[in-house]
Formats: sequence, C-alpha cells, structure tokens
Amino acid sequence: MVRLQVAVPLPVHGSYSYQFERSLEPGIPVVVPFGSRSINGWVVGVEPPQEPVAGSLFPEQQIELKAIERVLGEEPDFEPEQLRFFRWISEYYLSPLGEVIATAVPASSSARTRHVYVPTDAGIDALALEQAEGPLGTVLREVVAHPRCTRSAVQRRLVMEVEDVPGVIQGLVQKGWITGEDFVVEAVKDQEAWVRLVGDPALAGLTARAVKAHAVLAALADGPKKAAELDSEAVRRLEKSGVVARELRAKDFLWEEAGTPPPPPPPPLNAEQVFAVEAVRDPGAYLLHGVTGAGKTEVYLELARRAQLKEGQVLVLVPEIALTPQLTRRFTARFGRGVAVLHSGLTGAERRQQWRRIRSGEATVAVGARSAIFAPFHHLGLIVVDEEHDDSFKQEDGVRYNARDLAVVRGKMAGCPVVLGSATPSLETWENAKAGRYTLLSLRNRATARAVPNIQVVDLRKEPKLPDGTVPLISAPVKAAIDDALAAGGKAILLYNRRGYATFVECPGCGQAYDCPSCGIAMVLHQGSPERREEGAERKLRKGRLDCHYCGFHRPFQPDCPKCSTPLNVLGKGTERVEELVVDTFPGVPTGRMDADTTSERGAHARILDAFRDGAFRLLIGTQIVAKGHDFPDVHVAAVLGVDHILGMPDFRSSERSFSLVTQLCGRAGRGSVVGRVFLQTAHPEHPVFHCLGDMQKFSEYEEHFRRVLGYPPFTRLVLLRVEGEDRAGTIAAVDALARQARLQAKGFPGVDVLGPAPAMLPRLVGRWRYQIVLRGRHVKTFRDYLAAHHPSWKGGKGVRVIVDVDPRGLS
DNA sequence: GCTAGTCGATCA
DNA sequence: GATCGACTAGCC
Repeated sequence: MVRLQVAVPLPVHGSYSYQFERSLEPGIPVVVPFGSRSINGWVVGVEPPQEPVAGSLFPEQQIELKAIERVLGEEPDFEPEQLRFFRWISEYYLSPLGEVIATAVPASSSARTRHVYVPTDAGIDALALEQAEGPLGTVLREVVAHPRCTRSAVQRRLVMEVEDVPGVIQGLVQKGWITGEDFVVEAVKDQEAWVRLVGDPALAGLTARAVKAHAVLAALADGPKKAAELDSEAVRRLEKSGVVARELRAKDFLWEEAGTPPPPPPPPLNAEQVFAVEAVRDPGAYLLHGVTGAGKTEVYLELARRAQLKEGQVLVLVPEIALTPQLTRRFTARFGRGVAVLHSGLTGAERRQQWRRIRSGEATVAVGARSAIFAPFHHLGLIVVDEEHDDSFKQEDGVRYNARDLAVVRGKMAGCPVVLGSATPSLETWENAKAGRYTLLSLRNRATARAVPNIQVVDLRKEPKLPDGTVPLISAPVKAAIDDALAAGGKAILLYNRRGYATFVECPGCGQAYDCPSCGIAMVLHQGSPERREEGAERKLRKGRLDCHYCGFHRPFQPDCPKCSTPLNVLGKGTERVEELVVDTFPGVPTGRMDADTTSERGAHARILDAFRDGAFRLLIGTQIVAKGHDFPDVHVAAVLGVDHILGMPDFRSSERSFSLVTQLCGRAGRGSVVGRVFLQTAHPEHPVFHCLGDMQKFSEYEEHFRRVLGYPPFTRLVLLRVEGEDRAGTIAAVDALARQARLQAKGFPGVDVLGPAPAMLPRLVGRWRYQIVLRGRHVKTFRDYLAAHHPSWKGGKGVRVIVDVDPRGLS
C-alpha cells in the first residue's frame, strides 16, 4: 500500500492523504472519499512509507487511511513542472491547491464521476404495485423515468412538487427502491459535426415558408458551419434532399476571420527593435516600453522566431483575444498551424484540443487570454505579455490570480525570458524596471510612418452650457475638428466610457427612482441605436430597457411613469446618447457604435472594426474598447468625450487608468502625412494626467509620489478582505469582528496595517451587503509571514463569506 | 463545499 | 423529556 497526497477542489487548507495499491503519478485525477461523500481530486504527491513512531503512546490508535476509490485516467491532467507552479499560486494567492488546480486545468479534461441514482428491481415493482405514495412516489417515478439522474437534476425538476428532495431520496435508498452509484462521465470527444453546402439549393424545392431552411442555406453560403450553430431540423431536411452534407471535423480552432485582409509582410526591424531583440537573451523579466505604433509586435514575432530556433515554445498573453485580433492574426500568419489560440469562447473540448497540441509540442506558439498561463508547455522558451498594464489579466473570482505576475513566475521556473509590453506600463512593472528587477527596453520612435498627434485639452468648464444647463457632450472645438476630418475624407473616433442611453432615470412627478432591487444602484436605460431623424423633428424618449450593469437584472422601460403617468426624466449620458447626438449633429455620416451591447454577438466585434476600417462607418463611438490596439487608416480625430468619471473614481489606480486610456487613444489618431488631432474633454484640465500625456517618465514621477505618500502599491502590498452577506447587521458584525481579529494578529508584524472596515464601493450587490478590510504590508517578507500565519483563520461565520483578494486590481 | 453530529429551542 | 432545526467543526 502506498500513501498518496490528494488535492481536492474545496475551500479546505492543508493536504489529505489516502492509500492505494500502487503509486500514481502526480496529476492523475482520482475519486476519493471525503467526509461522507466522494469527490474528484488530483494526486499531488507520494508520501514516504511511514516509520513506526518510536515511543508513540497509542500506536494501535493510528487509524488507517481511507483508500482512493477510483483512478479516473492514466494520463495526468498536468505535468510535475506545472504542479510546482500551482503550489506557488496556492501559497501566494492564499487559495487551496485543489482550487488552483481546478481553476487551471480545463473542465472535463479527464473523466469525472457523478453520483447518480438508478431504480432497483424492487423499486420498479413498488411503482408497478403502487406501493409508493406521496413525495416518495413522485421522486421514484422521476428516477425510473430518468435513470442515472443526479440529485440536483431531480431537485431541479421537482422543486415545485416535492419539498425535501434530498430527504426523500435518502428515504428511497433506505427502502431499497433506488440505489446510488458513481457514474463515470467519459471525457468529451474531440470531434464535432460541421455542415456544408454540396448541392444546388434550388434542388431542395423549398417553399418560401421554409424560413429555417432558408436561414440555414444563407448561413452556409459563405462557408461550412458547425452543426450546433444551425437549426438541426432544417439541416436534417436539407441533408435528405442532398443539398447539404454533414462531416466530422476534429475540434480545432484557428483564428480565422472572414473578409479580413492578410497582414502586410513584416517590415525590417529598425535599430531600436533590433536592440530590444538582441537584449532579450537570458532568463528574466523585461519591460518593453514603446509608444503605440513603435512596433512591439514585430519584436515579439522576432523573439518568438528565435525561441523556436532553440526548440522553445512561446506563450503570448493578451488581455482579451477579441480585442487584439491584429496581434493574433500576425502570429497565425507568421507561424501558421503551429499556433494554438486560446480564448474564452472555446468550448471545453476545443480548449482540451488546444492543450493537447501544446502538450505534444505540435503547437509551438500559443496566443491566449489570462488562463493560457496554465497551458501545459514542456519547453517554454519565451513568454510575452502584451498590454501588461491591462486589468483583465486579473481574475476576479475564484482564485484571484494576475496572469501578468504569474507569467514572471512561470518564466522563472521554466528558465525563459518574459517580455512585458506596454505603452503605459503599470506602476508596479515600472517600479520593477526602475529598481533593476526587470530590464527596461524602450522603443521611442514610431516604426510606422506616423506623426505624433496634436493633443488639445478642452476645458469643459469654459464651454458654453446648453439651454438645459448641462455641459455639451461634444464641445465646439471637437465638433469643428470632426467637420474638418469629414470634409477631408477622414474618420473620427469618439470615446465615452459609459454604456447605454441614460445612467439614471427618475420620475419628476412622484419621485420614483429606478434602482436595481438587489444592488441598490441606479439602473441604466438602454434603447439601442437611434433612428435617423427627419430634419427638424424632435426626438422623443422611446421605449427601452432598464439594466443593472452589475447583476444583469432588467425591466422594460416606458417613457411615462407607470405610477403617475408623468414623462420620466433621464439623466446622465452613455454611448447611445452620444450616438444619437452624433447622428443628429452629422446627418448623413455613417456612424457605428462599439460597446459591450453591440459586441455581445460572436463576430460582431470584428464586423464593426472592419466596417470602420473599410470606411462603411466614418465615425466610431464607443467605450474604452475603441482605444485598444486597433490600427485604422485615416483617423484624423480621436476624442475622449468623458474621462472624468474614471478620474473621479475613489480608487488609487484611477489616475493610472485614465493615463493609460487617454495615451492609448492618442495612438489611434493620424498616420502618414495627416497629423492626427486628439481632444480630451474634461472639467479637470489641471489634473496631472493631462500634463504628462505620452510621457511615462513624467507621469510615473507624479504618481509615484502620490502612491508613496499614501502608502499604496507599488510601495506597499495590499490584500483585500471582502466580507459579504445577505443580512446587513450580521455582515457588519462579522466584518467588525474580522477587522479586530486581523488587527490583533498583526501585532508583532511591523509594517502591517489593517485598514477599515469600510463599505465596499458597491455596498450592495446581487442582494448581498458588502464590506471590506484592506491589509497593507510595507515589507514583503513580514507581510507574507503575517498572511501565511493567519489567513486560515479569516472566516465569515453564518451566512457571511470572506473573499481574500491578493494584489487587488483596485479598492472599489 | 458538504454534512454529521452537536447544541439549544419548542412542544406534549 | 423527546423532537425538530440551526450551527459548526472537520473532512485524510
């Protein structure tokens, strides 16, 4: 018998040992008894055979370990090298190892067990003889009808009819009418059905009424589609008439976009780029700091090529794959089928397929969002983190890791260079470079022929007010510049960082406000894009929908108050309102809007960008999405219509975020002979962000001073303890107690401060009250010691949960 | 996360 | 004094 350590994906600290007849490799998925049930876990170690403890008082009391119940596969879900990485994450992010593994390995990467119920012969007899009555009979009938159903499935179906489903199931098991068993769900197959046109659609003899069939044909006109995306009934009918055919394809995803032009051939590297490439030789972290257009991507590509020459695999992390189609395309164009693309839209099986390609070495380059940091590379030769300052590298639930920081750790473990690229590095990375922990590589010159844009800050306080007393969304200078751009055949980008039509709705008659019932914050009015207006016609408030942007709750919106019929007041503006204004101000100019509402559909994002690139839209309005690394020709004007709400956020990173957003947008304007014009509308033109544009050195000096004085990162480390509960008083009591406890525990750890408790910035979210405590450490080592010693004791108590967020993205 | 075993509150 | 239900420690 061998003693094996098993990690289980539960919020339990410490490791658990089991015995088994033979040794198992780390990474093997297993089922183990845990408490009174069986759960999945992974082998994470083998214990040396136990020496009998000399002098033990009660050797006979040494209880025998429970045994591993089942081995779920002979292939480990991860490699020993990854396990070392997982252990590091577990320790740093104060999360149980099993939860880290569950976060890191793709779901259904191996077989899973499910506890299911099947009827016994006695149970079937009982049902036939009508011996089972009441809830017992209802549940028994359900189990007979759906053998191998899980308890939760029964619960879901019978929730209205039977009160205590688990209790009844237990009763049925006791009577011997049903029995529970562990059912192994095999790993998903890696093939899927595709449908393609094989015959003339006219042969199908479709009538005009066959709407679904016509829709399928229309969808197939521009190439084969996955069967899952089409109406199965219509496909079956078309298949019979020989117009379409099904085929099985390996689930294999390459980034392909219809209609996008192939990227231009790589320009020769300039001197700075060559210098940067040559500098990245030894393992370690590098900051590639380069303005937009400085050609960071070419540096990545060349480094990737060189890593490959040395048989090294390359990992490229990007903030969100949909937002960086160009970078992804450059890599797929350069490295072809050797590229694995990992993005959040992959199904479990697709992701698994990509992982297998990476593990086998077939894929030599992987481009992916944050979770790609966990991919099973064997010979990492290079990690690139593009736009390293981006918030989306931080996972915001479960194990709250930051993929950018993990990249540095993984690179160190793999002994390969890690290149962090950004035009506006995070202060943390900047400080690391200044301190010499990261090697700073600067690209100061624009690689592409593009003049530095002309930036103008528009003081909104000095702009003439509208008749209703509000500040105009588009100031006079911005309007004039857009007119010029349009006249010269150019385009313009307008950034407004709020979605929807109006951010606040209230009734002037009865005072009714429209807040989300579970979050307590104002719901946002959405109306969709505006209709083109008849010349001179008044715009009237249309029907729409009120949305809570935090929990997704929504309700229909009528222009008149349902209580007192007074026309409602809508206040605060969003991108839809900007779009309406633009449509009215520049009549006849094709206009597009890009925000989370218009890009939710798959491919919509690329569609809007392509339309703007091709000139089908000449004005593009959007949230911060429009600032991210797209490269469009003929953009004469880029304007930030409102950045003040980011700047005004009560968060220590608000300046940094604003700086980064505004600097990124500056990179969007101008190209070739046209000098781009950038406008920044603000009511705070004196804010340092506006005086440091494009000058990271200057901005960092200002911002570092502020961070140092107030004790914020990068000069301290933070851990956020978020305390949430449905009962307000109970939650407050819990957070108070926790703060007191943490403060007491901080004695003897110099430089550790416990700040708060305070209400979270969204004090109520999805029906939970939220409070927070900020733990701050001035010395890393002492802080880590403090956290390690005390974090297991930070628990919420009844109905209150505590979330531990190491290196939080912000404090809001 | 789950739940068995514990404890206190409620009823004959 | 027995039965029910909320609470919490411990799961190997």
